[in-house]
Amino acid sequence: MLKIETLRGFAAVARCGNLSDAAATLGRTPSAVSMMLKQLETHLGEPLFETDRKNRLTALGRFVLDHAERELHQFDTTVRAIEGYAKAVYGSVRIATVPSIAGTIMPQVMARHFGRFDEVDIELRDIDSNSILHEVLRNRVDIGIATIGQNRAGLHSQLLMTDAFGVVCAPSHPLAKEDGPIEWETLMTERIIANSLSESIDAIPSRDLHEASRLKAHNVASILGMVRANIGISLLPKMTILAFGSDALVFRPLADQTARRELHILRRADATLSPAARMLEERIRDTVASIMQDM
Amino acid sequence: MLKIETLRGFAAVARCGNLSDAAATLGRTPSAVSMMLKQLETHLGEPLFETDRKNRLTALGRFVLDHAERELHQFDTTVRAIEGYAKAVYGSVRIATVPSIAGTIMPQVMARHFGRFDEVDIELRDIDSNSILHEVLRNRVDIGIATIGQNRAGLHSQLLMTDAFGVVCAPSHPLAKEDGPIEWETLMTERIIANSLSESIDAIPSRDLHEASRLKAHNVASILGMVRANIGISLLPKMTILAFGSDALVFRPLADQTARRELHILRRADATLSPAARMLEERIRDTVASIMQDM
DNA sequence: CCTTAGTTTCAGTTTTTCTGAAATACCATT
DNA sequence: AATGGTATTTCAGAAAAACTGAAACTAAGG
Repeated sequence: MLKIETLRGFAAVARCGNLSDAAATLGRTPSAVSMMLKQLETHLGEPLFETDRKNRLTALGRFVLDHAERELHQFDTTVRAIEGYAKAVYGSVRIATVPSIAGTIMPQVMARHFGRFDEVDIELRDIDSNSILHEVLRNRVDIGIATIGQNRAGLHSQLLMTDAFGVVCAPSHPLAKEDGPIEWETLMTERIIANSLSESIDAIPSRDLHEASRLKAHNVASILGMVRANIGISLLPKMTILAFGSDALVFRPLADQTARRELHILRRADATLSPAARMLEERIRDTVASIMQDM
Repeated sequence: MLKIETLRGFAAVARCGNLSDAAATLGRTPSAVSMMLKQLETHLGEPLFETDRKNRLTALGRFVLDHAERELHQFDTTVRAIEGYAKAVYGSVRIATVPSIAGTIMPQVMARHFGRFDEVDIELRDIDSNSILHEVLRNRVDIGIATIGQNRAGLHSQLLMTDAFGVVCAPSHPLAKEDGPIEWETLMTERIIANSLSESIDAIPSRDLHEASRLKAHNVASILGMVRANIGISLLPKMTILAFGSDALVFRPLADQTARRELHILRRADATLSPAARMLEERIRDTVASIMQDM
């Protein structure tokens, strides 16, 4: 049966114009190449060369060379593609994160990733946690980074990092005058702008604060806008502030370090990630680890 | 190193969804296929299937399957092309003959050739002997059939057939009244229309006749036109008359059977014919042999 | 928990491919 | 036409690769 290595051998001989040089480029002895060539000619039932000094092809030889070279090129390309993909040199990864991660961690991930894996296509989207869950489940995204509630059927999730909540206020606000962690009691007298992130804080004092709150917003930009206008203060994770805050805002950490947003890294439970995706996931963990260390 | 048979094995397993069926279609034992697959996974450093019941592919598996199937199709096509060409099932042949052969022998050759070799492209041209020589030498034609003089450097030639000259005359001509072979003496008193074919007859009486001739034409149609108009008689090979003669003309053989046109089959001396061309050449010889037998 | 179908492992066998040496063929040169 | 040098083929044995059958193992379904 015709084998690709046989074609490669023939093409080498045809290119070199003699058997010995071809054998050298193939890393074989001339006798091995000779036998291989003979086998090919026997298989085809026709000679490929005019003389046994292999410097002139028959019509069949020319035909075979033409097709063999095309085939070899195609084959080598395929092999490179497969091996490259397996080694995560090529490939594509679709990733969806919450906006604060997209604006803080991901740029650093990319900075570490590029150069070494230039051929990997990465598609990054920032959407809300709930949509991320759905996108991952629908297989429209390979990796998700989100805060998850309980809906985790069919999902593989792992805690990536936690992000401590803190208080945001305008620079003119009394709380901005001081420094250091803030106790819950300090906030009891403040007007709190509730938001979907801060609502998830389990601590009892926080619950009370939220119940008392008369203002709730979902969009981070509008929350910050209100804070800037001194309409009230809000509770947000530090990452969010790093991503969207400005000089016109003051962030002070909470004393209660249990008030944290949990960010999980998600993928479908029933499918393995592509090598490139796994590589990127690893890089995300590395990056988060090194950022955490610096803080 | 990645081999085409490995890809074929993997594709079979991926297609079948299990190893045993794939082994059956490949004509191997499951254990052989299992080992091959393991080798492939080891080579790539990543699993190709989600579980060891081979019914769900990993991302890498899907990628490899996609590329492997394209590759296998391509490879099989190439192999078919090469083997087909070698067996003369495919290929193309360019052939040039003198017009009389193109009009008599070639149609019969084609009739015998088709059906079995439908995929072979044949290009047939009818031109004069001298041009045929040049076309063959320039490698613009694979096979030539022509009357050759001496210019045969770089040409391989072999006598294909001889074609006896005879006399052509109008039905109203005195020679048309009788039947049977004609002696040279009988022609001495006739007005001969010389032509490039009859000029090549070596016999002395023919030389004399030509020297005496006052009329010479090259184009067969015009020669026959003149004969038909009873301007004179001419000497032409029988094949030419079979190809171009009409009921309005009478052909009588010469008694001198040495007066013959020699038709050679020609090819370049330094190149082997393609299998399809060789096949066709063989067919031409067959056909000529069986026609000669019938005559 | 047991059965069953399917897969992997293992050791030995068969097949294929390779090597090195010797024989042979080819080409150029005399 | 003989000769020398180079290239190729042949051959037998060695090495590598692929395959088989039996047995061990594993997962899924009853």
